[in-house]
Amino acid sequence: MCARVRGWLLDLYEDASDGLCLWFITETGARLRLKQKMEVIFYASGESEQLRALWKFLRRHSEVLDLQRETRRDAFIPEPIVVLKAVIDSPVNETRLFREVQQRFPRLTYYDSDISSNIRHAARYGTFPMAFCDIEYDDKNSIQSLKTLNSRWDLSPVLPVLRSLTLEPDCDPTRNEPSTISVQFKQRKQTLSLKSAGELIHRLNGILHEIDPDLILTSWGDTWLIPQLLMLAEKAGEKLCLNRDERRGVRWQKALTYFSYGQIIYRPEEAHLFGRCHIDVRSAMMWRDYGLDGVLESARVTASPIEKAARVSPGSGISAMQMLTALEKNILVPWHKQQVEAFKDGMDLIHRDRGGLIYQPIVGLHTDVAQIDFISMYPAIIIKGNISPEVPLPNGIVPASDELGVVPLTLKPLYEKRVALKLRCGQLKKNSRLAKRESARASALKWLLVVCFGFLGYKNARFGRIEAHEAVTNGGREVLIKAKEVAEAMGFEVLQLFVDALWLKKKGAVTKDDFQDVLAEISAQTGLGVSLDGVYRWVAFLPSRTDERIPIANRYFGVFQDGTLKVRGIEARRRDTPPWVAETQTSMLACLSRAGSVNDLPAAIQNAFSVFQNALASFRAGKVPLEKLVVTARISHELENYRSPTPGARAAMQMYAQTGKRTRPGQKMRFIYTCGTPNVRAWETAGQIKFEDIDRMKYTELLARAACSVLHPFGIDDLQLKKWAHTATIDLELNLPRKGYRVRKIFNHDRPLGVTGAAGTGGYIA
DNA sequence: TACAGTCGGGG
DNA sequence: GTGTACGACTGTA
Repeated sequence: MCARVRGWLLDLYEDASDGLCLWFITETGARLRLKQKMEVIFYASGESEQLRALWKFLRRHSEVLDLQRETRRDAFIPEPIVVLKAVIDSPVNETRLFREVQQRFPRLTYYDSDISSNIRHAARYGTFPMAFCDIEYDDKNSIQSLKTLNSRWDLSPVLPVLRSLTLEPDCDPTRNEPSTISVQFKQRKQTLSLKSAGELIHRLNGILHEIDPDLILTSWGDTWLIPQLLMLAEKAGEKLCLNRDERRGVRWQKALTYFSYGQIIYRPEEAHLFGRCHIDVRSAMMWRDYGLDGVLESARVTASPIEKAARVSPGSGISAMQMLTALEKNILVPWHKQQVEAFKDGMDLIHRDRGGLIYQPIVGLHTDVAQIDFISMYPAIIIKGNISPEVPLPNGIVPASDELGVVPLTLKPLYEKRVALKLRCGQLKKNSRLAKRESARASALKWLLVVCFGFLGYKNARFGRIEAHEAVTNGGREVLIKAKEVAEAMGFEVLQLFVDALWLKKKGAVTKDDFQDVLAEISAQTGLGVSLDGVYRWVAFLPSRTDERIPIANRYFGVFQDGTLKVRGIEARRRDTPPWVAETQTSMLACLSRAGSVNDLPAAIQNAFSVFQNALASFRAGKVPLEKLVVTARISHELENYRSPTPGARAAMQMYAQTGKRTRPGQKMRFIYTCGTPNVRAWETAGQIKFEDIDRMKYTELLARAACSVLHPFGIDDLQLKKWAHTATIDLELNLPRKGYRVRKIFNHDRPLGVTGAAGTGGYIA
């Protein structure tokens, strides 16, 4: 007897007795659990004696269904190699057996041995989270046949309506003790008291049973709520049914400190569920930035579980995609050894890499300027140049072979989908609900594109190769120089080059049309897509703060013709700037952006200055809320390892001394600058800080600094402004120093040290 | 004054 | 299940 349904794949995980467990949301809205047997294959190569020994060893095991000698491609070896192919009856058995094999035969090289079941299933059946499938299953709920009816690359997939339940405590548990939790489904919201464990767990189970959610969205679920609920359940002697698969408990992923994107990151423990997804919206960075649409998009294209896709782990998503590509292309996937030791001390530097090209900006205020960006430059170069570890590298961006390698093959559909989504965003009504959703999806894809480039240069990546990484940055510099030549030949002045962007100036060029020809020509000459980021009413490039004669790349702000601001590198963009300073600076910039043209700028500058004055006055009057003064800084060492503790580290030490709560490397520390010793106060233990305790000098200095950045291009002297900030009284009528701030318009300083340098490594001199 | 520690970037 | 790098800048010793 066979039943047949169509439905969306929600969850897939390994199961010791059933092989795989799959959850579907059927067309009729049922939530269906099915099981499926899946054979798993791994390969070994090496000395023939060793291989023979392995063959003998595996032959004895009943879970090994088949052993074969085959010839296959290793991505890093030009000629096909001889391998032993082992077919195992289930994923769980394969994991267990391989662990033993690898210990007994460490000298062999292994392939396809540590690929997740999600990826194996994706390679075999074309599945992914939210894939729409046609399934036949027997009376024991065993899948007999499974067909995927759509693809990861569909632009407008039809999705089921997901039921999401939101759980959150009534306050931030890192600061206070919550007394209730709120439970929300659609518009229905109820509050449950944490006081009585028995009643709470009982009611929660009732709700979970009644609603049967697909998603459980929590605040602090990973670090506080779920551990707390489990503890209360134990206390009450009742099982808490968080999973849809009631045979399972919560799967905990341990907390982890790791190094990524130049920073030490702390990833707290995570609570994963079976048959439904738990997402802690406070810790899932991906969720904060892109919401459900971005998360589902990312899960879809990477064929990774939704819970995993929600928590930003850039590497594993792209790594999963590359493995899937390799499986589909019949290329062996090298076994990824856990090189923990090597990671800690052997962060081998890439000395030959010279990073992206920079052409220092011409400091000062400019009009008749447009910014032109290459669209996803590095991914585009990888695709166009066919840059992959296993194929010959290109000359510039002219490919050396026709057959696409694993990396470009992985990137191409991703790149094309993102371009298509962006295109569609452009056609939708700006800021409409749909436009926002589509752009969230496009943003999620952007992350994957960026990380794919990074992975080429990462020695622990399966498909990484330093030379390939270099070939990409090489290509980038070549393309940017070409673009500069094209622009100059067409009579444009190049104000700044930055890795994948150009700032072009030509007298009288003030509309998008004025830049269409140069755009088209750059695109034609380089063979890559470029887009006009915008035409500026005016843009100001800032010099170094320590030496006014030195221009600083990518420290600028400007206003486009439509009035939107573009701001880079200044205080408001930094994560360690207190909100009060960032908000004041942003308001000042907003004043400037309201000037319709440079002629209106003097008045706008006066307004911006008033914003600054008012902010100072309200600070002196004690009217700035404390939380607006909180500084957030990352802790990157164990506290005892600091040789000269940063303010953040001092606050962390203070908190540790007072409460015993330790700040781990990668965690953020929030604090306030105070008078006396120590000069900081941890926000978590701040209690009620009195107004007199606040280090007013410090905050005045921080605000003045931010104001200087904004006003500097208009000829306002930093020192004078700071002096004024520290000495002026609150009384606006006494505003004498203002007389000293006559606005001068400064256009086009001479290029002080007109040299080129490099972003990232090396210092590239063109 | 030296230098240790943190941030940028993308959206 | 982890991109790399340097340069600018700040705060401490």
